[in-house]
Amino acid sequence: MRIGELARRTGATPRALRYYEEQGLLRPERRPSGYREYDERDVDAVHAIRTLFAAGLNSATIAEILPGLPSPGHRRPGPTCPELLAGLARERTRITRQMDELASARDLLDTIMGAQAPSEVIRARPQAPAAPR
Amino acid sequence: MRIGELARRTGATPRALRYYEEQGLLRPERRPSGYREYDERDVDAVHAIRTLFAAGLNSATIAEILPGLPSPGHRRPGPTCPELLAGLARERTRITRQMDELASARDLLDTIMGAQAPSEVIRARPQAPAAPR
DNA sequence: CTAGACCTTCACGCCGGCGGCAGGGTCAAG
DNA sequence: CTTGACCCTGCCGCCGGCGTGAAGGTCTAG
Repeated sequence: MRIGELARRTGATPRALRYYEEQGLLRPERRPSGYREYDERDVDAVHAIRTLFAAGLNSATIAEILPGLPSPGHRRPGPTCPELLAGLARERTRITRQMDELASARDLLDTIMGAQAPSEVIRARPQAPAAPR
Repeated sequence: MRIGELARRTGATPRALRYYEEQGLLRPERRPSGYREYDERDVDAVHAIRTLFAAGLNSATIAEILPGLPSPGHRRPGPTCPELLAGLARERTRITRQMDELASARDLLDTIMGAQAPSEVIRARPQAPAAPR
């Protein structure tokens, strides 16, 4: 598929997809015309990329770990190289800490908004189901 | 106290504290010399500010909601104005969504790292207790 | 009185994930 | 052949929470 369709199927803009390639995150084929040609696996890859970006990882880090991405059911043998594994663990820790900070901030908002038992408010807000984007 | 001490006690840099003032988040007194003079409540305020920044709120939003900050045990009467309340709710929703995204990213990292049951790995990582910063 | 730690106000720099535009090719339908 | 949708490669812009000097005043211990 071409870049426009991939964009529609992933929610990313064409500009973003070109940027991903520039950062070494995608390696689409090229038609003689110069047009980029993507395949199905790129759809999953883009979703992963966006998820990781949203979690605060930078493109360099994502570039390192993307090769470890399993196609559904396809199990990678050695997770990866040792130092990379350490990096992943650090990112994981970062993410967990970030989640804690978010929880704190949310509690803070809750007290400001007048809720008294912050941890109980969590399950008490079934508002705004899941906006597309 | 002066800016240096507040900085030490909050983990913020003096530069950051001046920036907070510039954004209307703090209103320290001034000595005749021009030196800023902070009080104890500013310590709590700075912690709140940093927490909210860490959660992705911008300074304008924080400036709006900071007046609603209760001193310990001091209950604010009307939570605030109505539209502000809606804004808070939106931020809250944003934060919750962000937490979900972080969870997804973490699960993704887990599968890449070779863990098989992502949701069970969460309680299996008592590493790096709580770095001071 | 003096040193040196601390403070003040500018004001430019930075980063990184794109947005957006210009100027030009490609491709399928009619 | 033409039209219009789509694609290409540059390349500048942006945002926002500070970092980092520069050039100069202030405060306190000795």
